[in-house]
Amino acid sequence: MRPLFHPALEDIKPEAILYALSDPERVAIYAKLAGASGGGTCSALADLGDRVIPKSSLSNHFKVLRESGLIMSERQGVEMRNQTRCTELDERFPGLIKAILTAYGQLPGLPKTD
Amino acid sequence: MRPLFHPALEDIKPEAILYALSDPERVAIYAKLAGASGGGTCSALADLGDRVIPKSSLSNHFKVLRESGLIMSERQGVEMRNQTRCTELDERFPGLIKAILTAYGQLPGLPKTD
DNA sequence: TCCATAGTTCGGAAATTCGGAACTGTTGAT
DNA sequence: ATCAACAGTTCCGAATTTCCGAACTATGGA
Repeated sequence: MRPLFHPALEDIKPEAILYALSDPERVAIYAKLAGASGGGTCSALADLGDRVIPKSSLSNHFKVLRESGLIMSERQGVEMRNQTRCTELDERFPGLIKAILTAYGQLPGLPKTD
Repeated sequence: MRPLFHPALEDIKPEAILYALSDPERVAIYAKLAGASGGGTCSALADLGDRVIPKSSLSNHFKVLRESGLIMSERQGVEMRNQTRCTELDERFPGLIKAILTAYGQLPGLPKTD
């Protein structure tokens, strides 16, 4: 398994963030992760209620989130701990993540985030 | 030519907005439009400085922006007047557009927007 | 009517996405 | 040490999407 890539804060691109969060499934995953206390594992986040995301798709979603700079993933034993980089990110792009999650939160079917 | 589709305010989806603005070319177009006083025409916005967007690609960019709810297009004689729907949009998704344009604006090479 | 201009639509090559199946790496049991 | 179970990744082919040149459409002016 290749080492996981995480962009440095200054290398994070807005287009990558927006692209990553233009998929409601990824937003749902990210929002759950933002709400979770410990680091969320992949499989714990696979169940969207109306649909269970296939493993390979999930893995890809996490990759997109990770490489865009939205999350930090770290192997811990057999599972993967994921956490948001929202504090850092808010420093780089003030208000961006909050505005996006709020926008999605106004729609039914997604966890409220405000 | 088919009539142009514009979503009603309440039908505008955050994923469509994010997707539309996850392309730096579209952001550049949108930002110029937001800065323009009158309605900007397509061809007036094709020149990105380092690259001129082909007509068909431009047309498609405008379609994406329009159908996501970001802009309003209206035929006026031979040309097309485009204007942002940012006031409306800010009502629906408070702070979203501003945060996005600000995020892009912090990078070199794109017009500052704040 | 005929031409020029602004933009749209068509079509096909290239790139991207999706997800099942196979694989890798880690832990715990025998 | 070997094996099995499990979490997640990688591979790869099918389906979808993107990109853009060429052809087309709509409008206005000569």
